[in-house]
Amino acid sequence: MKISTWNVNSLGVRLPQVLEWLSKDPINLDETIPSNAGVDVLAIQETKTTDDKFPVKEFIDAGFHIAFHGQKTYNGVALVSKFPLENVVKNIPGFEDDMARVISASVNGVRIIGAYFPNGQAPGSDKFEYKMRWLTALHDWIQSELVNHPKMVLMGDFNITFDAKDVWDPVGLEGTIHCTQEERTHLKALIDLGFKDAFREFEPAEKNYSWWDYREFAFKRNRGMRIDHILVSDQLRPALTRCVIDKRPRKNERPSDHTPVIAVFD
DNA sequence: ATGCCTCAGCTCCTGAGA
Repeated sequence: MKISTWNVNSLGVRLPQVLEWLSKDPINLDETIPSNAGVDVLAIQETKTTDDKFPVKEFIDAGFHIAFHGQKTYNGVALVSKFPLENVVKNIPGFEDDMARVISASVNGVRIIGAYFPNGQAPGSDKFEYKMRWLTALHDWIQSELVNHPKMVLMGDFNITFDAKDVWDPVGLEGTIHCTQEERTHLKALIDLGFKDAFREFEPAEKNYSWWDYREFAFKRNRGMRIDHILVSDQLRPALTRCVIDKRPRKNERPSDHTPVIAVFD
């Protein structure tokens, strides 16, 4: 099973690119191969689409099951799957939030959680304070969910880097948003619940990022950050065989500023 | 440089993203 995450920065703009990407094997990128070669599950963030405008027919016609939780203008998350999505839950139960940031479902016995973590804007801001509260609520909820769903994937746009290796300029950006100690402490707390960062399980080469600013030719200069992650629970880790970042969609016309991350399981 | 792109929307500018 191949499980993936992609912040598409508006599904309205990116839908053709998403459907095209789903139809191809994200591992053997040079080949156009049968549709069953694509990922089995994709978690989408920043759909920026209300539920009444979600492109249901387009995904159904392409052979996928879908679940979505959207809002106007901002945020919005969805799950796209070749297998049925069971027991769908939206947002963090018990945490009052008017933003659509989380959607969960079970697929083939694996609990899948797709999340769009708050950006946080800048340390000290109201949005940073909200990010900290949201991270605490997520942690406590995931802790209880793991009891019932030990085989779990927590993935999405985390808006947090693990360490200097995830940042193109770790010195210049130290202490700025996505790179603060407070954010990284929260990320570590999630890991300590019993997860592995799938990408780092395979010792990939340096300077692998999942996001590049639209400005200043950041992608061409590889000035990016790795802020999109796939966390795999310890009970599921033995089945994990590979994790890659597919940079190809970042080269599209009108690309998202994020690119997909894929984890492969036996 | 509170800039640089890109997107949504009560759209010809503003807020937000990261």
